[in-house]
Amino acid sequence: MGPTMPPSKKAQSPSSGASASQGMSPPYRQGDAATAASEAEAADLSLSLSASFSKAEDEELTSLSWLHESTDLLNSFSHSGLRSVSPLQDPDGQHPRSPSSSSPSPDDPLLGDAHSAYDLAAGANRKPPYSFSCLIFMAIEDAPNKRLPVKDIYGWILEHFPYFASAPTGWKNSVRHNLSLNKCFKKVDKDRSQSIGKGSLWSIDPEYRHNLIQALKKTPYHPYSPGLATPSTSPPTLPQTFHHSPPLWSGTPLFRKNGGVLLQVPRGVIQNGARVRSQALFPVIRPLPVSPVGSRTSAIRSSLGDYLSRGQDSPSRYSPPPCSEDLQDDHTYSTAKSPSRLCSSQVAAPSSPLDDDDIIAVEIQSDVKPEPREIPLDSHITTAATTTYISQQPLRGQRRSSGAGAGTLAGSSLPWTKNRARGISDTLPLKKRRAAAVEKPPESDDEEMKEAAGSLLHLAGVRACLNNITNRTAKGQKEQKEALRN
DNA sequence: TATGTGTTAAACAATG
DNA sequence: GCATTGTTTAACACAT
Repeated sequence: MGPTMPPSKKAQSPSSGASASQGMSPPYRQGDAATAASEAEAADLSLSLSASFSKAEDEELTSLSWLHESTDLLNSFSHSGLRSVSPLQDPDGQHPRSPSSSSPSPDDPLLGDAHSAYDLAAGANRKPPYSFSCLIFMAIEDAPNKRLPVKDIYGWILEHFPYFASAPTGWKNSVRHNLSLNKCFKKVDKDRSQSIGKGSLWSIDPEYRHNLIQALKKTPYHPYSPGLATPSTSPPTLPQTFHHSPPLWSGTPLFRKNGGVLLQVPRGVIQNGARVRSQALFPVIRPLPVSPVGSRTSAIRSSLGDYLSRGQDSPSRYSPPPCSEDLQDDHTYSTAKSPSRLCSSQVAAPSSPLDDDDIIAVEIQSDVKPEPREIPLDSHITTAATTTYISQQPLRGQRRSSGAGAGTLAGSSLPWTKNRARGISDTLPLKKRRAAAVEKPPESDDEEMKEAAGSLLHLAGVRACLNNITNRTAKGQKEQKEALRN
């Protein structure tokens, strides 16, 4: 039976990320210590961003590398006094009642405040604007072994999104539904030595990992600055993972395990970006021109450009970035097809008054990975529901499309549809296809997994470093003030 | 309007 | 037998 969900309920649906962003008011606020920022620093960061963009234009950055670059810088925004809207923020911008379970340390002079703001925005009664696939992805990605039983996935979601604690249990069904249908997730044969009880371990299919990252990337988030004249209701398109980290990633076991630092961040790359917390930041940054450049560059431009040029009235709706000339690359999960290249990117900000110890460096390297996959993303990555429907349920297709929709897909009018993406085995029942897939030896998954994992860890690490630096900067400034007083 | 994506609910089988 | 897990179907909302 298909439930008729009340519109109000649907409006809060995680799937309605875009819609959720529409009514988003700018609930962020600046930290109390934000006054420490100087416009010169803002300019520095602006230059860094510009350098990043230029670099991206010059070379087609890999999806992850451009993510690294852009998100590094954006992290420095969000962690430098510019508050971003919680992913748990209700579309209406209201603050939920209770903070998330992963609260920031209260002794954090700067970020304690920031996190407070964040946690105020995070709520137990607000459905996070993440699709279940993203939630599952994050949960699994957060697991030490990158695999979790369903139960632990539940737990992770509950831990990080208290909303679900009081939500109807249907979400668990949705989680299972996603696990079953979404090709991005695959069961791992249980190790006999492991006794996890009933069920299997679930992991991310490296083959589709990029797609999930893309999905995350396209999840709207809402970094605003109160200093911006007219905060748009449209969120920039950015990897959610990278901005909302406070409750999500900083609270993860991995994160805590390392005292808030997951990565060794080399010096010399992003230097003082983290210290910038000036509202004047944005006016300094030039909006990025829109030109047919590579998808990554376009994505950066689209997201960051929107983000940075937010001072003006912008379209009220979030729209996915016009990523590339290749429309196939524009799809939600599409990354698999994009060629990856060796990329060691560095974004160096101008001189910093900080000591060397205060200089963060982030160096990202992604290995060259030939792109053997000719599966155009999106379609096969679409939610498994769609693919399954198409591949297995022609009747369903008829129903869903009431015409050309799934029928067209099933008929492979579109090059990236199942017929192309799927092999012969796709004619088999899903269960058997999955079994076959499990048997299939991984192809260069290791590197990909490392890259993806590194990406996520990197984000958390960068955040931690930025946090540290922010703290230290704040402390230093405080000490300086006191010294001046004396 | 057509189509794609994602959510929710439900039924049911398999499993511990 | 029961609870949980996994799969599948169905219907729907929303975005493009």
